[in-house]
Amino acid sequence: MLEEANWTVGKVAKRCGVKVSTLHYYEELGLIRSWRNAGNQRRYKAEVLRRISVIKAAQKMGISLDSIKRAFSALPDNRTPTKNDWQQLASGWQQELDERIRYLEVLRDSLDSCIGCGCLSLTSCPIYNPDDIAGSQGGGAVILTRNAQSKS
Amino acid sequence: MLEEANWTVGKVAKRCGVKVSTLHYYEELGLIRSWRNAGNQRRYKAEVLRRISVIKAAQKMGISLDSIKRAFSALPDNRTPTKNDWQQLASGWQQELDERIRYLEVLRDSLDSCIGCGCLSLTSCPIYNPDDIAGSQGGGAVILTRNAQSKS
DNA sequence: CTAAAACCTCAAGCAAGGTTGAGGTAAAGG
DNA sequence: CCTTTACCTCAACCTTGCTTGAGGTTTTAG
Repeated sequence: MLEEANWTVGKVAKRCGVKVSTLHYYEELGLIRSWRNAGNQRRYKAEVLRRISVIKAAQKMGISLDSIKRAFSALPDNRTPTKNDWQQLASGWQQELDERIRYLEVLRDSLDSCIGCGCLSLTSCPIYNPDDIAGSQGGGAVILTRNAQSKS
Repeated sequence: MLEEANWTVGKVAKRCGVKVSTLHYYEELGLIRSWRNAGNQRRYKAEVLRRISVIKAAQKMGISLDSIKRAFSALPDNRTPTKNDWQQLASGWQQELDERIRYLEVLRDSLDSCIGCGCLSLTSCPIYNPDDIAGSQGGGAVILTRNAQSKS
């Protein structure tokens, strides 16, 4: 099993369904790491495969690379993350996902009644209301799409 | 009710919680329309308020401005959209939203079991699997976040 | 009537998340 | 050995969704 630490960038890319340039980019952002062989080419540990799949999963949840990076920083630096380490990450995201789902459900359920109604009321209509369900970001819990609509 | 068609850009912005520049931008994209007064300033019909709130709602669902524009193109051009017109739009989006929610639920439910497991199997693991739940885009129904991870 | 507030246009800039291309080096196959 | 394929770096570019600023005009309030 010396193969363990000998994944080339091309193989990782193929295996994960991403482009080589994406791996370069993730490395630049500090999301993944590699060592270099004698000829200065990247080599990866098998661990990177899981990292990348987790990144992709998190992105599908709507989590930014930046948040992912912050989440990854909770992983052990010295050893390969265990099943347990990953599951801890996951449970944090699960809560965000729950909130996100709940939010989308509210939106869905109010969509029909609201979109056609006359209730362009700033205060009560969940659709019209410019502000979201929760207001924090980066704080730890909520990541939902926010785009601070500030004063004009 | 001559006020009907006399909303200034500033008032619309304030009322909708967006910036004036956003309204300019939306107009440029063809999402909203205005007429000009004698001094070349934009004036809006009250209808624009609903359009903007619908745009914002759709964005919260994760729908792109481009898709919103396409959806809007189904609205009548000659008359002010009715409650019914809007509800038709809404029902289309509701289905997308349903799919999106279902997808996120799958993700959430598999997150815990999957993220820490050894199942880096390309075929069955819903997290690892590079492809999404559905494969169509632009076809009409599914719009969900897709980012065609192409071959490297 | 005048000053401030609101508007106008157009160009440039920002942030996220990558992709593309040029110019050059390494590794792998026959 | 030689050619192809894979890799390397760095800079520039792309898309989405806006924002900012410069330079100038219109409206509105007092």
